[in-house]
Amino acid sequence: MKTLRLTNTLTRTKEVFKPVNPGHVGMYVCGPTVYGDAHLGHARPGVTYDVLSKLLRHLGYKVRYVRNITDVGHLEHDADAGEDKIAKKARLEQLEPMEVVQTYTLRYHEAMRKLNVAPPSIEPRASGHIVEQIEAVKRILDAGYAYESNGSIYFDVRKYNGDHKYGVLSGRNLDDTLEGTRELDGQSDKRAPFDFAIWKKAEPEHIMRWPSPWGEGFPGWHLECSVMGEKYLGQEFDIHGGGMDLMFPHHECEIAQNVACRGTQGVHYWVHNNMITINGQKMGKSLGNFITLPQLFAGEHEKLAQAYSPMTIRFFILQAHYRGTLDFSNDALQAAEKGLKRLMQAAKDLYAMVGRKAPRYVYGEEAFGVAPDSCSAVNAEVKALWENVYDALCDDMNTPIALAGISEAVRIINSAKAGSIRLAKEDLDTLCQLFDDIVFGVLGLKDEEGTDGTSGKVIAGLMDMVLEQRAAAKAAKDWTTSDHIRDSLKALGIQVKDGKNGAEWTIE
RNA sequence: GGUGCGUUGGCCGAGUGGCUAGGCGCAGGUCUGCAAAACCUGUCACAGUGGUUCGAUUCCGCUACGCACCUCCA
Repeated sequence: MKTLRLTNTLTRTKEVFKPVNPGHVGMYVCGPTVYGDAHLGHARPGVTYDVLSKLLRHLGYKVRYVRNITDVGHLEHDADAGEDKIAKKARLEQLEPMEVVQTYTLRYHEAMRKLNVAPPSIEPRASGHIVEQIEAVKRILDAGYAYESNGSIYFDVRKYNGDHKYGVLSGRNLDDTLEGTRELDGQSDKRAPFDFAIWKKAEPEHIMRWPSPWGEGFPGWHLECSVMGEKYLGQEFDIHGGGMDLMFPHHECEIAQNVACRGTQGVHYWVHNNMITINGQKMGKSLGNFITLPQLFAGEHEKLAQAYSPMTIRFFILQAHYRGTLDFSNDALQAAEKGLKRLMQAAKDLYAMVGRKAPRYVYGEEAFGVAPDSCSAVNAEVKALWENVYDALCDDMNTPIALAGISEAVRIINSAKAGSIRLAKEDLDTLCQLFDDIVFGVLGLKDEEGTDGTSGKVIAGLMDMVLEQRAAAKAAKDWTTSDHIRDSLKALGIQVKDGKNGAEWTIE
């Protein structure tokens, strides 16, 4: 089995990945709060951890991937004084909170499906784990790291910091945190401004509420991830992922809760993806500079020069390393679109050369195989690029380097197709394996051209007919007719490409 | 104010103490009835400054600029 290295935010170093249980990986990733459409920023963790889970599976691990849905407890503006995001949306749209949750959960799933992000193994909801969260609050109270105040329970950060250290993940000390914390109204229940709610008393107008030993209320946001992580992955598990903006306070609070509850923070590798920026600034809801995924796919936003397909977005994300920021621009997306098209064309040509079709992975099924130790290539260039791709992916999931290697493969495939080089069967096999396992498998790219299914077959048949007519016209040197056919197809968005062995076509 | 990160060619974006990804764009060439596609070639990049070194874009210091977190945020 190949060795994977991952950057652990906790140690700020690249570490060799070693699972708690050999052959098995437990991975928890913070999912969305479902009170609105997912935007481009949400696509990044979706794609990043999808690739990580697929890579782990390809390396031979059995993976349990848990990604939650936050449907309660996430407050606006200030974690202790704001209104619940879901409840607010429900109030504004005069819906049951769970109607809001259902709507946006389904829309999130749809966006992820389009991005070819496989569903996680378990997708727990915060509202489905109120009992466990109440139990966790009790445990933290029993351990002496929380106090009750006016019906709410707060985590005693100062007390915790005395026995352990608060801020190990984000690398800050409590005094600095204190300095930067603004005093806000409505915080009088707390002993210290950096204390955070683990159970919140529900005001009379609050509609999402559950009975508890401390009266009717709802759980604090940070608690759900601690509780559901432990429930489904155990007290010690391997990977916890999420956006860098969740590092503090969310993940820091998780760590404190875990230690208070079970004596160990339990997560072995904290993995954080960086942000997508727009004009160099973070894309975020509070800044109002976000573009939702449905808007991107439809091209309906003033900042969009055109629509971008889900695979273009996926390819765009994979072209940058997950720990760096990635800047949105129409130029960058258009470059990604073209790069992807070139890659997919090469894939088709490659499979045509070996006489089979591109693999078709069904959404959510990992049909691709376990990574072999070596390849069968006899061509030194092919062998080297195959190894480079694996080395890159295993080196902190370096997808841009992997894609650079795959671009080399594209060049080689095109050269072979053009007849300027000859590839042995072993080389073709290696290239196929690379496309099967990495391009379509781990990276989860796919051809979006709609020639699948019945209508696709009809289109393919019609195209054969039309191109036959054009070939006949060309043979008769009837350039008027042949160019008319080509131009008409062009107007429909179908590009005709004349090659040595006849014409090919692609939908633009 | 505190903490951390970044500044790479026309654009996006990797990476490295010397052999200097990749994509897109642009220019020239090959092929082609023409075009497109493809292929080949080119496009002399590493914010500034001082230092370490035989040698730095890569290591260290300083400066400038930008960003993120410290409030909800993927």
